[in-house]
Amino acid sequence: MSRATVFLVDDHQLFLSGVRAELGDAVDVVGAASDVDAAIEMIRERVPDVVLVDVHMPAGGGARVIREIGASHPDVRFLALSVSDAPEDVIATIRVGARGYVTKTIGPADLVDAILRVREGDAVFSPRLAGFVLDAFAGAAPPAADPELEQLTPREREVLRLIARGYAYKEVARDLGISVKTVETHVSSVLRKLQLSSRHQLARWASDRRLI
Amino acid sequence: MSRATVFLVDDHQLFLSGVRAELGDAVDVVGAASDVDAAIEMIRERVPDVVLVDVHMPAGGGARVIREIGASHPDVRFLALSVSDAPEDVIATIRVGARGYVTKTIGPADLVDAILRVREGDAVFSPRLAGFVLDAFAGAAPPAADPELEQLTPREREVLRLIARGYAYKEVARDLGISVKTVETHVSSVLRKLQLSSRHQLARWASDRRLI
DNA sequence: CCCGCTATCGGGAATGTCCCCGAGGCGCGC
DNA sequence: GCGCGCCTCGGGGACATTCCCGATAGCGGG
Repeated sequence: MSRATVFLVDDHQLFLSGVRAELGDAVDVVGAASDVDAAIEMIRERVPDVVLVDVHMPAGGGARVIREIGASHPDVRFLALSVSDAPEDVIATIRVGARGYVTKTIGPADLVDAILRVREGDAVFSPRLAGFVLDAFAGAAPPAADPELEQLTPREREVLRLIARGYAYKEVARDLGISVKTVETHVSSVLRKLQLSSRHQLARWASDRRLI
Repeated sequence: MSRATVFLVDDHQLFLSGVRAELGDAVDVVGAASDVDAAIEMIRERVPDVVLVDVHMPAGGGARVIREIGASHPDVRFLALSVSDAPEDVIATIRVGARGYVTKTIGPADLVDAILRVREGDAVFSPRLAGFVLDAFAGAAPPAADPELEQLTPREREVLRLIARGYAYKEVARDLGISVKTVETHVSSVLRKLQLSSRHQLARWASDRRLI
């Protein structure tokens, strides 16, 4: 197989040339850009195997590059390279379609290895980061005790769950073995506590928090 | 740090003793079980660092072990060990809470390494399998043009989107610059075409398909 | 030209939802 | 014991949703 073609996107010029120098021999750097719009245009033109992209950039960040190119060029793989190891950043980046996420503390040899593995379709993460994605995927709510949810009583949470799933009051009442009136009471409490004004918004609230 | 304590779950006795023999020195095998119920009971008792679990077993499979133990013992990590490398199996297993998934073709040294990495909180996958999880996580929906959605007119889809976001008819009407009555008509059509019976189920339908 | 599809509205009625008022029982801590 | 929060219910009213019935208008194909 020929050498991997790689495109670099980073708004820090110095880092860009550093990476380019380190990668020089091992892969074929076909281009680089330091802003989002230029990156999108050049990537469309050169169609590299792998795009090494910084997550934090002006004008939409690396996420916009991944989203736009991913939609039109599904064969291009993305490896995110970031200073941040925050779960939100990792998850958000994977969600838009990156196949890997490594921090900038990575060494040159490991970076080359990561690029090659991403090209082969593998997923590559700095050691601790993979767990974030799996936690998000599996639900992993236990450590994320929502303070909004905390103030609801157990019964209210039960009712909320069913309402959010699209059940009518009558069905909730039958499922829980209580009267429709009691369901109304619980829903009213939930709406008041969550500062909402209708069961429709309630369904959306729950869906946003993946409680269903 | 002391040696990792590991519990084995597999319905094939021969494989079980094989794994036990191979792991013998490197980790501390604190027990093994060849059916789901026995496994759950013994794991609750011995609380190992890592549970090495076969995915395909009678009485619920490894998934049930992971789900039940995971709910009561969040510190216990699971490494799935399976003959299958099918995306459905991998995704389903990760979804219930496993932190890694390797196929039974793995060698002893790599298996030990995988167990230790899982204990540290890393996620471990056989090379090609990680991509499955990321694909599922990123949505990977674009090629899946929903036939149910296909039969809706553009205007109906527009109304559906807003309804699913928790808007009241009145708000939808204002947003689209039409009367509430027209919104009603569209909603009626959508409900009929999708075989649903209320706007609440509609919200759930849309949320299931990530249209919001 | 007419037919079908789509989008736009209306009246009216049944039902569901939301909120206001009130009430009693139960458990828990001070 | 007494208060307080939780869960349970009811009446009644305002409003929203759903489904009937009907109508008009544009637009494209046979």
